This record gives sequence, C-alpha cells and structure tokens, in this order.
Amino acid sequence: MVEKTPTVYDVAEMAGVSIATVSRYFRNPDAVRESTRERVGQVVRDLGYVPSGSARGLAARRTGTVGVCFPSFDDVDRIDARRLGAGPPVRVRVDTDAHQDTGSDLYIAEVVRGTEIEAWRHGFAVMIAVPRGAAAHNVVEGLAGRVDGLVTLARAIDPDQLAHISRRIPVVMVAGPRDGDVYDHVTANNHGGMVALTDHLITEHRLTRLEFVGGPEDSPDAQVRFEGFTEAMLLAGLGVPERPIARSDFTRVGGRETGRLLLAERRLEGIDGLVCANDQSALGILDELTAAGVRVPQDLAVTGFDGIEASNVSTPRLSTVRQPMVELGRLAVAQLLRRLAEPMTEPSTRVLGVEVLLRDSCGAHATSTP
Amino acid sequence: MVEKTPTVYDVAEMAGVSIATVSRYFRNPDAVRESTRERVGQVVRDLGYVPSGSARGLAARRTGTVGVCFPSFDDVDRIDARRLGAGPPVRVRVDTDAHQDTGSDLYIAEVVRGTEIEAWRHGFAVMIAVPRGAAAHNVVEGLAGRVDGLVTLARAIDPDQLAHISRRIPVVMVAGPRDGDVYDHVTANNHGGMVALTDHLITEHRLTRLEFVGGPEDSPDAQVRFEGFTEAMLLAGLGVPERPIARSDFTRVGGRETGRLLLAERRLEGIDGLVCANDQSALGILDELTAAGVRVPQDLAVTGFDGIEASNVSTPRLSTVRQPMVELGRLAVAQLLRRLAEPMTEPSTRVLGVEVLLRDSCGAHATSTP
DNA sequence: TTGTACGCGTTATCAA
DNA sequence: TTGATAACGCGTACAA
Repeated sequence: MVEKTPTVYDVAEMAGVSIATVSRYFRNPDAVRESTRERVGQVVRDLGYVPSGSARGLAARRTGTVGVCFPSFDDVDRIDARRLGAGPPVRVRVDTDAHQDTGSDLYIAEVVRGTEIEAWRHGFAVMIAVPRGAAAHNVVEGLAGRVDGLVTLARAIDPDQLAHISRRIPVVMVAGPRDGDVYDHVTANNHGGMVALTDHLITEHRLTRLEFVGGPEDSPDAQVRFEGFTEAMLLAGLGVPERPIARSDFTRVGGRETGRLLLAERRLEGIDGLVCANDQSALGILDELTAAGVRVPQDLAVTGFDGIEASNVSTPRLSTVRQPMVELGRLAVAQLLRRLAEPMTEPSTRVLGVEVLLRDSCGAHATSTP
Repeated sequence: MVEKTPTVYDVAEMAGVSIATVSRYFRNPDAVRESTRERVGQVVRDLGYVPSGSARGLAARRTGTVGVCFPSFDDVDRIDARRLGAGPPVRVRVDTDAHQDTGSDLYIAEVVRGTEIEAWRHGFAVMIAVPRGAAAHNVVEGLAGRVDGLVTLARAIDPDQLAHISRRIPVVMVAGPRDGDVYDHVTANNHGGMVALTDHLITEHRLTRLEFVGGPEDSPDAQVRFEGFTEAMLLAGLGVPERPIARSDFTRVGGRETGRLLLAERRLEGIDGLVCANDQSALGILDELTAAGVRVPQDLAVTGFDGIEASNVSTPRLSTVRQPMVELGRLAVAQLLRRLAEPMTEPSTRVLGVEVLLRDSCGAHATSTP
C-alpha cells in the first residue's frame, strides 16, 4: 500500500497492449490470444493490479452488488460502553447464569446468510447496512446508491425513504404483509403457522385458557400472528382475548422483563398456556418462569415462533413454528435478480411454508414422528 | 424503476443550478444558501434522485466501504438441494431431535456483527463475501476492488491472493497468528485461555488423563489451542499426547461424527477429560456421549472454546473459553480505519483477553462467583 | 484478435 | 455562494 494503485493504463502500457485488451483479459479472457493473455497476466501480478469496482460500476452501469437492510435490535450503546480490548488477558470465573443474551438475532443472521448464498451463486456481492441512529437515512441512501437492488426486512426502512429509493433500484421486502404497496415480497405463512400451533394446543393438549404475548406494536408479523391465534381460538369456540396479555420487543431480555412483570402482577393465574409472538420472547419468559418455580409445560404451556436454534436446546425445548429463514433470504435475492432482468413484471408475493415443531414446552407427545 | 435514473445533471438543470451545487447539497449542505438548498431538495425528491456510489467512489477515490471476508463452513450444496419454497404451507410434526444443526456459525456471525457496528459508527458500509467454490478468487478480487480496506478471518483467503490485493488496500486479519507477515492482526488469547482451562481441569478437578480433539489441520487457532493444552499438561507433569486424539472440522455435525467414532472404537476408555478445539465440536461430541449414556461430567469431562451462545444452554452447560467475538470484529475495523488514515505505521498485532467460563461439563463448582 | 474513442456520474479545484 | 471544468478508471461500440 505504499505504491500508487495501478490502473488499466499502467497495465496496458507495461504489457504493450491497449486498455481494451486489459479489460478483456478480465471480462472475457477467451477473446484474448493466449500469448497476450500471459503477458497481461504477468503484468497484473507484477503490478498488483485489481480492477476498480467503482469505475466498473460506473462504466457498466451496474455494481454487481445487492444490498441487504435489516433493523437492529442490538443495544449498540451498551456494546459501545464496553471498552475495546479492555480486561486482563485471561480471566477465570464460574458462570452460573444460563440466561445470558448475546444480543445477536439469529433470525436475521439466517436470513442474511440466505441472501449471501444466493447472491454468491449469481456472482453478486452483498452489502449490509443497519439504519440506526440519527444518520439512518444516510445509511440507507448510501446503500441504495451502491447496489443494483435492495432486500430489506420489514420495518428496517422508513416508508417514505423506501418509496424514494425504489425509484432508483428494485426493492424486495422480506416478511411483513403487502399493504397495497408496490414491492416484491417474500414472506412465510405466519398466519397459518400460528393457527395450526394454537389449534394443536387446544385440540391435543385440551388447553382452553390461552393468552398471547405480542411483539412490537409496529411489527406486521407480530400482528398477523396474533390474528392467527385469535382465529384458532374463535374456531374452537373459546373466548378470545381482545389484545395480547403483554407485549415484548422480540428480544430475550425483553421477554424476561415481560415474564417478571406477568409473575409479579400474578396475571398468569388461571392461564394454562402462553403463546408468544417469537422465540426470543418465549425463551426470556421461560427463563423467568423456571426461576420462579413454574413448571413448563405442566403448570403452563409456552410456545414460540421462528424456530431459531436456541429454541431447540432450551429447557424445556420450545414448541414453535419454524420459518425457513435461509430460504427467505435466498428467495428474496432470487426475486431481486429476476426483477433486475425483467423490470416490468407485476410485483410478486411469495409465501413460504412453515413447520410447526412440537417439542416439550407445550406438553407431552407420543414419540413417534409421523 | 420505470423512469430513467436521474443524475446530477438532471437535478441541476431542473433546479436551475450547476452540478457542483447539487454535489454540495449532499456533501456540504451548509455551503449552499438556504433558498437554493430547498430548491435542490425539492427537485431531488421530485425526481427520486439518489447519488451513484460508483461515480462517487471513482471521483473521490474512496468507496466508504469496508469488506469482510470469512470462510464458509456451511454446506451450500445441501442447502442448494432444498428446493426453494417447496413444501406445504403448514406442516405439523413432533420434533424429537434436540441435536439439529442449523449450520450457521455463531462465531462468525458475531464477528461480522462487530464489524458492522464499528463501520456504522464511522459512516462506513460493510460488504461481505465468502470465497467458496471455483470462483473463490473472483469473489475476493471483486470485493477487494470495491472497498477501501478488508477485514478477513484467518484462512478465508488464499495467501498468494491476499498478498496481491494487499498491495491495493490495507488488510486486517482476525484470528490466526502472525507468521512474519505484514498485515495488521486482531486476535484473542487462545493460548492463555487454553492453558488456564486445562490447568483448571487438572488442578480443580484432579483430571489426569486428558485428550485433545483438534480442529482443521490448517487452522492456526486450533493449533495454538492444542499447544496451550500440551503446555498445561507439561507444567502439571502429566503425560502429553503427541497429537489430538481426533480432529473435527469445527462444526457440530463434524463433532457428532467424531463422537461416534471415538465411541465405536472405544477410544474413550481410561480417559477422564476431552478438551475440544471449539464449542461446536464439543457440542456435537456431547450430543453423542449423551445419546450413548456416557455421563458428562461424571464419566467424562468435556470442554469447548469460543463461548457461543449454544454452549451456554446445552445439557450439561459447556465449560469453555469465551472469545470477545464482537470486539474482535470491532477492533479489526477500527484498526483498518486507523491504517487508512495513517498508512505508514508499523503492522500491529492486538491480542484480546479471553474468559474461562466454568460451567457444568467439567465438573461441579462452588456456586459463588468470585 | 486488437485498438480507438467516447461515455458513465460524481468530486474537487479554481475562478468568478 | 456559485459555476466551469478537469480528472477519476473502466466498459464497449466500432473500426481496423
């Protein structure tokens, strides 16, 4: 990095060819005679030449990059407070707390992984961004200017800004319902999954007094799941709560707060099941119930939604609805590239199937797998 | 996206200003008179104008993006085989297998999260790439051409190619030792952590017949951990295995295979502790030991390394060494930006402290936290 | 198979 | 405070 970064011109000159040939060397090597190809290749190595993505993007009018935008549930301030690299080289301590939260959102991590895989398959790079803080708009605008298309999780981008940038690049929304908007959507069958799960609690486990723990007010997914819950209750002829018994913020820490609140106010008495809007909330609540001596599922059934790995190894293991997270990401990118190729087709909505996973937190099951 | 994407020229013309003023509107709004600023802003909104990142990058000679490169342990082919969006809308099944592996690597996810946070704090975007498959070189080259600097996990990039691209942009390596190379490094105290953990097994739990389960042959971290293990054994005057009793590939699935192998060949008899090179391997082995009726830690102690969340909720909870994964990512980016500002300083190596977490898989502890 | 020449959409430097 | 204009590094017709 001491040297001035070489350009096509430098390579061309040293190899005794034109810049067009250097360009061909990278984009279409077969169109270059072998002897020239070797000569160019040698110079490229000697000079440490790497083509400029900016110049390429400008000239070709496409960046070969897809953007992925997602909301942040992590507490950056708290992480920020942790001084970088502080602490002794090795610290040894007995760790008795099974309930720490790393703060990472597995659901998002899996979706992002899916986008990366599909992008990779098509030779695209992935640029990620989290619009948080005061500069959220700049983050999104910067991203939109640098990519050929954008995948965004619901609620990550301000709707007005989304409308603005979608005039420049196609946008695919992951999760969240279409409310008359014009974007492509990829989502999972939240409604059906929640109906089936709730129905299972009612039909198989004979639970009648169920309550719902909601998510953030503005989460369409949480809303749809609540509707699925009430629908199943209605169909079974049971009394339907008008609203969630509590709301959590989709984090495990938030779930624990909710759990403490419900316990402290004795609002769980007479309830035989707690249907939660997502896994992390359910796990947080589970933490507190266990700590308080409430037996799950004997005293109270608890269920989640998403199917993150943590739900599979909790004690008790959490019954939940698994969303195909990696596939959501993959399909979003696939749809994005499709639209890049065919801009004028109608906006599409793709609803992926879900899987109700019956484990231990909702009650006992026969051990035979159908 | 029907409309032709507008440029500075379009905005300038409609607002009755020069392109320079439009550029100022974005880069230094205060240098524009308020009345003109409003006029330009209005046109920007009307037109749906978003500045081109490629053009910016070309003109400014910096992209405002950092690249993050990491290896892939996921089996893309298997994921690929899963047909996109296949399956019924809702499937219900009893899920008795507590040992599924989602395939996601939490360690990497956390490091990436750290890079994103630090990049965000400095107004940088993050581009991720996984050099896998035949086109691995292209992936890396494309990334290198599109970013101002690169953070890479050890082993993600072919050394020759790394040397090549590092002539264009600064590179910071995460994990892995410096072997006389010229990059900045950010790593954790693998050696010290493993010494302390092994010493704990020997001193506190009086274990004498320990074996080490290694990682991939080419993983320097795995190698260093093995050395830490042998060092502690030596210091205690115990017999030192010349090599790991087995090697796993850092995945849980691989760990299970290793576990089955060791059980089938009865190579665990006479052993009282299994020190594993990382958490995922340890968890996989734990899965198999539990299934085979081996009691951990009574019959056999097992330990991991990394401190991923899964290690905290396994049964039994896994004693391990926690690396500060988010901080590794953050510090890597911080160092990258520092070098971008000061290119000529000496390559630095930063070793972050680790934490030995004593939980249940190594034996009982007093419940007091020091 | 190779070369010429123009355009891509910004930033930044000077002048005005 | 604003404008004219020269880079920036590459892709790509088109021509040779």
